[in-house]
Amino acid sequence: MKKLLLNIYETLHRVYGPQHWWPARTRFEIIIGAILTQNTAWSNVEKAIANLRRERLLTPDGIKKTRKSKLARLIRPSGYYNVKTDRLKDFVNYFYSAYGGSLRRMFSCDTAKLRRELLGVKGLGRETADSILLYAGKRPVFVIDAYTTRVLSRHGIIRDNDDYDQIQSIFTENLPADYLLFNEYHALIVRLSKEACRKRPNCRACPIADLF
DNA sequence: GACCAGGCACATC
DNA sequence: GATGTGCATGGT
Repeated sequence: MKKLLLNIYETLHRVYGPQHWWPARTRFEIIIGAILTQNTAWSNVEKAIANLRRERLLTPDGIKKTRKSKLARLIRPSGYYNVKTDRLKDFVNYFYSAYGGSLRRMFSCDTAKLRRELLGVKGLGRETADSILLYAGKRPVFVIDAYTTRVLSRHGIIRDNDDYDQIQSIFTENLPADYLLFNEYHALIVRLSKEACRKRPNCRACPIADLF
C-alpha cells in the first residue's frame, strides 16, 4: 500500500504539476472558505468570499462585529446561508474566547489538542477541522472529502461503507507525516476527480488507471 | 426541471 | 452506531 500510494502521488504530480492549494489569500480566508464550502460547489463559495472581501469583512473582527442578517445576505450565494452564518459566528466566538482572535496563538497549539477543540465547535466536523489544520495550520493531517472518497472507492482502495477515520488512516499509516506532501496529495486528488473521475467517469483520461 | 456540489447537526431507532 | 432529514444556492 505504501508503494501504491506513493506511485499514485508521483504520477499525479508528474501529470498535473503542483496545485498551489488552498486557493485563498490569508489563513483566515482559508478557514472561512472551509466552512462555506461544506456540501457546496467552490464557484458559489467564491462569490460569497468576494462579497465579504468587498465589504472588508474577511477578518476575525469583521465576522465578529457584523450582524447576522448582513452576513447571511453577503454569503447567500454559497447556500445554506442561515446555517453557515451561525457557523461563522460560532467559530469566531470560539476563536476569540480561546485565542483572543490570534491565529498565531491558535496555531501554536499541539495538533491533536487543536483538532479536538475544533471538533467541539458546532459546525466544524472532521473534514472542515482537518482542512483548517492542513491548509491554514500547515499540519500533516490528511483531508478526506467527497473527492478523496470517490477516487479511492473507484479504484477499489476503500469500500463504500468505510468511514472517515478508516479512510484517513490509510494515508496516515502509509505516508510520511509531511505537511507539503499531504497538501499537494489532496489537491491532486481533487484535480484528478474533477478531470476524470466524476459521476460519469472518463477512465481513459485517468492517469493512475495503469497503476493497479 | 432534475441533478449535483470539497458537510454537519439533530432526531430517532 | 446506523439511518434519515433539513439546510439552499448556482451551474449543467
